[in-house]
Amino acid sequence: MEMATDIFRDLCQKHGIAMTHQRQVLFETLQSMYGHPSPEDVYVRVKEKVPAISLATVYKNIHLFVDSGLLREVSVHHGTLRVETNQHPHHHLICSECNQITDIDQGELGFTPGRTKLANGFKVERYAVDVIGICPQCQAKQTN
Amino acid sequence: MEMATDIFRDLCQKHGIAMTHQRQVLFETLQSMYGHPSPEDVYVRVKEKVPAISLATVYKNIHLFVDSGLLREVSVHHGTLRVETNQHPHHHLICSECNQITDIDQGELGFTPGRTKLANGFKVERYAVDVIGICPQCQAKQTN
DNA sequence: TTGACGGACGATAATAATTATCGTTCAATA
DNA sequence: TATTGAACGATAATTATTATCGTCCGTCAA
Repeated sequence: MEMATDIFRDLCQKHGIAMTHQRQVLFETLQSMYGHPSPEDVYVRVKEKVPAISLATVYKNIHLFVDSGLLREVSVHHGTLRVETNQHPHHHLICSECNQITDIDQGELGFTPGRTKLANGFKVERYAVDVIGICPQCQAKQTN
Repeated sequence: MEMATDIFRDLCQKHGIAMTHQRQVLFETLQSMYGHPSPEDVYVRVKEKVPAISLATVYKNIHLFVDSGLLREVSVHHGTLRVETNQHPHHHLICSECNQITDIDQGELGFTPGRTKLANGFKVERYAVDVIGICPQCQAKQTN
C-alpha cells in the first residue's frame, strides 16, 4: 500500500505541484480508503501517520489535488442548496473551467435512459446526467 | 404568471401538505425564476411580495417542497466535500430513501457515453451519471 | 361565535463546514 | 548550503444551514 517517495515526486512534478511529506501521506491515505470520505474522515486517518497535521492542510491539499487533476470529487455541483426551476426532463452541462451549469434537454443530449432495474436489485426512478467539459466561452478564452 | 389559489390548494392536498400564503408565493416565485437559484436568491425575490417573510421559512419550505415532490433540487449530493477513492470510470447509485451512495462501473450500468461535442459547441470531457432510485435494503423495508 | 389546539411563521441563536489569516518552517534550486 | 517563496499549523472568521421558541392563524367542537 506504500508508494515510493520518488514515484509520488514524479506524479507531483507531472501535475505541477510541489511535493511535501504531508501531501504524500494524504495521497497514500486516500488511495487506501473506500467510498466517498469527507475531509474530516481523511483527516482522522492521516493523523495516525502525521499527528501534527492540521485539518486546514487536509482541505487545502484536497482542493489542490482536485484542481490539478490528481483527485476527483464526488459531485462538481454547487456546494449550496439549489433548486430547479426547469420543469422539463433535462440534464446538466457543467464547465470544468468556470463551473457554470447549463440545462440541456434529455432529447438534445442524445441520452436514452437505460433499464429500470439494475443487477443488484436497485430500483431506478430516474437518471441525472452531468456532462462535464468546456463551455464555448471558455474554449474561446483558451485559444486566445 | 399568477397561479389561482385553489389550483395551488389542490396541488398541496395532492402532496399532503398544508397550504399557506407564504408557500403559495414561494412556489409562484420559483416558477417565475430561471436557472438554479439559491435559497438566498429566492428569499430576495419572495420578499418583494411578502416583506415580512423569514429566510428560515424559505429554507423550511424549499425542503418541504423537495421532500413532498413538488420541487427538485439540482444536485442530490450538494452538502459537503467528498472525494472519490475509486479510480475506475464509474457512476453513482443514489438511494432517495436513505441517501446512500454506491459506485457502479460504467459497463455494469449499460451506459454508452454519447458524442464528445454537443450542438451548442460544448466540448465533452466525461459523463457523470447519477442513478436515483431505491436501494435493495430500503425496498425490503417498504414491503415490510 | 367562541375557545382550544396544532401547525406554521418570524426572529434569532446555534451549529457545521469551510476558508482566511498569520507567524513559522520547509522544499526547490542556484 | 543559503535563499526565497511556498506550505504548514493554529486558530479566528465566515457562510450556509438548522434549531429553538414564543406568537399567530386557521380549523373544528361546543
